[in-house]
Amino acid sequence: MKNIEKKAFEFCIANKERLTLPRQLVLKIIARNKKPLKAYDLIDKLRSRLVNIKPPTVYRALDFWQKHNFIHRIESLNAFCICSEDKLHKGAQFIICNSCGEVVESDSCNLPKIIDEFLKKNTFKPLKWNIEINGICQNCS
Amino acid sequence: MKNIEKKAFEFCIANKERLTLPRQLVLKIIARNKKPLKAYDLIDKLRSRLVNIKPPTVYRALDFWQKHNFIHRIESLNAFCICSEDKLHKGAQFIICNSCGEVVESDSCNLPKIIDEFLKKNTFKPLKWNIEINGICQNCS
DNA sequence: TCTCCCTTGATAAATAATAACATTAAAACA
DNA sequence: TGTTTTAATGTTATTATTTATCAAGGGAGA
Repeated sequence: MKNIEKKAFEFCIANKERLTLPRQLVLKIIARNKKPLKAYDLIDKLRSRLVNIKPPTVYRALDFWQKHNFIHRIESLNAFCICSEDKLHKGAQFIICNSCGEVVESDSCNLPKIIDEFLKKNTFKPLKWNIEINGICQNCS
Repeated sequence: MKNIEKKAFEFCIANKERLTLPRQLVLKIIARNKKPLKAYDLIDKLRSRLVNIKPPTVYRALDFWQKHNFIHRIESLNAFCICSEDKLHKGAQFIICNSCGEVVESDSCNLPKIIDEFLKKNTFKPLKWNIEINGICQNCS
C-alpha cells in the first residue's frame, strides 16, 4: 500500500469519515497513475471493479479527497492527481509540459512573497490556491 | 473607447490581423464587464448584436484574444476577463473571493523566484502561467 | 431494534467545449 | 479589374464535463 493510501486510512479513522469502496478505489487509482486522470478516465478504470459506475459516484469521491487535500484538481486540464508532497497542503504548483503532457508538482507549497504582501495589503484571507505553468519540458525541447 | 480596445485596434493593424465584428464585440463586452464572463453569458449578451450567434463563434473570438494575451481565462471559474494590466503578459495572478465572486488581478506579472529557480533547475521553458487564489475578501469577512 | 444521518444508486439534465464541413469575404496577385 | 488564395465565420451536430434530484442502503448510537 502506498504511503498516501495508508495516510488516508488513518485520516478516516481519526476523523470518523467512512472509507467506502468508491473512495478507496478512486484514491488508489489516482495514486498509482503517473499522469493526472480525467473523471471519465477514472470511470473507465473503475468499471471492472464497480459495476454500473456512474459520474456522480466518481465526482463525489473526488470531492471528498479534494476537500481533505489528498488530491488536487488541475484546472487547466480538468484532471486530478495525487498530492505528491504528502503534505496535504492547500496550495499547489504544477509544471505542465504541453508536448508530452507530463505534470510535476513543485515542492514550494507556500504562496510567493509578493502575493502574500498583496493579500495582506488587501486583507484577503486565502483558503486555497493553485499555480499552473504551461511550457516545454527538458525532454521535449 | 477603452484603452484596451484602442490597443487591440492598433494591434490588429500592426500585425495584419482582422478585427472582425465577433472579435470586436467579444473584446468590448469583456472589457466593460466588471466580473469575468462565462462563454455562454457572452453568447447571451451578443444575441442582440449578432443574430443567430452560436458557441463556436464566441469560442473562436475568445481563442483569438487569449492567444494574443488581451484576455485571460480563469480556469477555476471557466470564465474570461480582460487583462487588467494593459501589459499583455503571459502570466496572471487572480485573487478570487468565494463569497461575492469579485476577482482582482494582482499586478506582479512575473513568476515567483522560487518557481523560477525550480524551472531553471529542470530546464523547463514556461510559455504561460496562471495563479488563482481563492479566499474571502475584505468586504465579505 | 429503531432512528438518524451520511453515502451511494440511478436517472436526467445542465453547462462547457469542439468537430466537421459549407459559405463568405478580405487580401494578394496577376 | 478579375481571379485565386487564405482566413474567418456560419451551421449543424456532437462530445465532454459537471451537477441536481430523489430513492435506497447501511453503519453508529439511542
